[in-house]
Amino acid sequence: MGRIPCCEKDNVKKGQWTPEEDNKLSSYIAQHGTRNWRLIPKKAGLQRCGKSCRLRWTNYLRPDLKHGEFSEAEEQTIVKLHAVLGNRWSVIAAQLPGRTDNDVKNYWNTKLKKKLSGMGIDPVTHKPFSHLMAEIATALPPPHVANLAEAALGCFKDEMLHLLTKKRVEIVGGGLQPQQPAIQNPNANSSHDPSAGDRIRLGLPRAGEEQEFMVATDFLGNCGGYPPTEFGYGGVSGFVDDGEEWGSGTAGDGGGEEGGGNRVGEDPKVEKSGLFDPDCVLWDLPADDLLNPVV
DNA sequence: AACAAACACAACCGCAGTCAA
DNA sequence: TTTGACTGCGGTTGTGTTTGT
Repeated sequence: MGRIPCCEKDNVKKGQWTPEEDNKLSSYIAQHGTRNWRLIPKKAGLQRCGKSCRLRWTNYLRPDLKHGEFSEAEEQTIVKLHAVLGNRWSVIAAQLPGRTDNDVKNYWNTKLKKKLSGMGIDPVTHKPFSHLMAEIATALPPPHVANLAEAALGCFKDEMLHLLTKKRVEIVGGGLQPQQPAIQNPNANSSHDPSAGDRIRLGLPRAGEEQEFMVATDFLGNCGGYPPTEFGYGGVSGFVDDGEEWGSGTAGDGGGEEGGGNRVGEDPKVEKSGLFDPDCVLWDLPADDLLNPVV
């Protein structure tokens, strides 16, 4: 009954593919197609598992693949699709011609997740951390809320410490100076801030970022929540990586972080900055198209 | 210049649904 | 109808490269 195994496991090479192997696989597929992955390695003269050949072809060798940097438009697409689809990389990748699920997954895990976290947005739910904390806090009795606040702020402190010490020496509002330990940030030091628990329970934003987060939660309130394109992460423009605002390509670049300008007091109107453009038309795509993508 | 840490990406692993024997 | 390979997918790991100290 059944079929014969796809490959003899003990006679199969693993690890990085050599250019020679790539050539063999490519030329075989060019002539015979990808009909039967079990037979392909044998017929192509490769000591590889069929599964390995399939992965190599679909993720790297296919002629229609793009190999360069992701464009800003592609970033936007990934984030917005991820907000509603979650980790359905194959579906997301299907909306990005020339990109594979592996590409998208790697890009998300290495870049986009960090960008969102750095902006105070939870990459899993795509909601501002302050909003999430408020949601959780309202569901818990007060004694647990205090404990939760301590724990959460500890995590956040670690994250911020990492970001601040590594990527950025100034913080919006002029709170930190270069070389100043991040622990002196009132936000990071919130475990000693008697009002920290209250702030979280009430869903209040952290000091210094108040303006931005208020805008985001406003949108949440007004629109009733999700997906984030409804509020376009409006105003939650953060400090990320090398200090540039994400999506600055279409944003008013002058509003950036250069020089440590104080953002509090700036016009809180939603910036139409790339990813955060609430007018983005991506969701004109019918839901069916997203779930049954054209390949 | 040497070493360590962080990053980026390719590849592997294991699971679940599908389909052929 | 049952069994087990095939396929697609998402999570995780391994490794080469880059950056910082």
